[in-house]
Amino acid sequence: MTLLNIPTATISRLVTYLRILEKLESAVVNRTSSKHLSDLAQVSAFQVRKDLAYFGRFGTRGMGYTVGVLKRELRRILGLTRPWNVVILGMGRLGQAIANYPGASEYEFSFVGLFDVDPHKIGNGVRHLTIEPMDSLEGFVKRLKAQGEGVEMGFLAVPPDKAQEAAQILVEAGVKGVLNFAPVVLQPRTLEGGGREGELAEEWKGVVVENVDFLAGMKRLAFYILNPNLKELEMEVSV
Amino acid sequence: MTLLNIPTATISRLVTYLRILEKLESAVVNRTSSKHLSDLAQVSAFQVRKDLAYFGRFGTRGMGYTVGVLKRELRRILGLTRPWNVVILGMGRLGQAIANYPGASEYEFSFVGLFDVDPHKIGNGVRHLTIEPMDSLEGFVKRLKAQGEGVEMGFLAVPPDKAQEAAQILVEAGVKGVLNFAPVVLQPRTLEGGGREGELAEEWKGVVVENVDFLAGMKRLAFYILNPNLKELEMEVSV
DNA sequence: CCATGTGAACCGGTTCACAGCT
DNA sequence: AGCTGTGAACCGGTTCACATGG
Repeated sequence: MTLLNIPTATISRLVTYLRILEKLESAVVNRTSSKHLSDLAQVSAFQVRKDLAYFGRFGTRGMGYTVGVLKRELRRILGLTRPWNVVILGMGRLGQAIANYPGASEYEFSFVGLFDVDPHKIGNGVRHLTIEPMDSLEGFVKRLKAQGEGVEMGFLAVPPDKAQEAAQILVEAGVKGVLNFAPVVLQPRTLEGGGREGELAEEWKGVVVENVDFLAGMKRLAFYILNPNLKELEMEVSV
Repeated sequence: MTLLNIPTATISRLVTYLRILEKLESAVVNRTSSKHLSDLAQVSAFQVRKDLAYFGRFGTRGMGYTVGVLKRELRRILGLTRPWNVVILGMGRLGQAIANYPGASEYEFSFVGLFDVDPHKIGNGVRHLTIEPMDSLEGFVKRLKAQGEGVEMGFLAVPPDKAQEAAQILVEAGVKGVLNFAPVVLQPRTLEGGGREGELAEEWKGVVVENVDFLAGMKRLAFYILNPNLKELEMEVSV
């Protein structure tokens, strides 16, 4: 089990299974099965078992799964047991909604810094934090690092035409995970000239990006309303 | 060209290509190529050509594509030339952010109704609209229909535990497209008992659902930060 | 007998090589 | 010569059938 070649769709589904298990647990259901989970996740039971098999054996043959055990395992696999410090770039309506969304501070996720360029927003309080100027981000990350902490994730909630620039600031500050809400394909910086033309710039090495784009979702939806035969009801997280 | 068997990933990419073409057009670039587009979309040039080939021939061999022509074709393919009336269910911070997001009213998308159950929100004005009680949704849709209009899309921005119920209200009002922002897998109603046990309920026939789930994106990101080898930088719209 | 776990088959999407047009 | 359009090869993810263990 070298943890290689795992479909990205599998990771999306694991997140869904975990959410379902948490709901079951809070409803005091403590046993489940691949069939049961698959109904709730709108996928096939084969798929559930195959997805889990990438990571180990969590059930009992003939019996199914224990909700608590499987939940714990999925949290461990997904990395939701360790702390994650998150900064948000862009504190317009969207950034505010994210910062305040119930569940965003679940697990060990915590928002540790909020940044914007708008002087009218800087200094305003949001939850327990104060909005800071964008150009203080690098120093902010450094300061946390000096305290033995880090900033693992940055959420980009800036306007589309500022997203690329903000992403660059974020990765230059050393943040390795980017959740991009802007309707833009982020371009990792590549080297120009020199013997290593086109090579990925140092600050982008190991950076991972996830996109959350509701405008794109809205447009896909338009297409599928016009062509409903092309899409059977499914779970699939688009974004 | 029967428009069958088109990968859902292709539709996501078409949306991206369209966005890129619009940006090129506003930068007064009027010629492009599969290579050019593929760089901007972070996919292969093969992929661009194959995606377009599902729908026709839009380029000139040896020359590439005309930005304006390809843009127009993609808009037509995706259904972004006809009007789309949209209602939003749930006018908390997220619903408000969506209603006000720049670009959400582009094309022919227009928000025609905003609904909530909270008496404190009902009656409040948001942009040119007034928030209405959720139980007036069905009458609202009927009234529009009587005027020869329709409501083609509903955005679910309600709390997770209300999402299933709100979805049911939406589809019972006859709305066929659902953009679900709640971290929940919507369950289409199926018939119980009778000879057609398990069959899809009438109101869910032809309904298409797209999910936009940033909490899921955040959790996937956690996994990929811990396992960066499993993900090379890519465009892919997660949600 | 039941439900998991898994090697193999299948299928669909991506990649490729090249034919075709400008 | 250059870049599109496309049939075929390839690869990876999903589906399947069944062996395994409770």
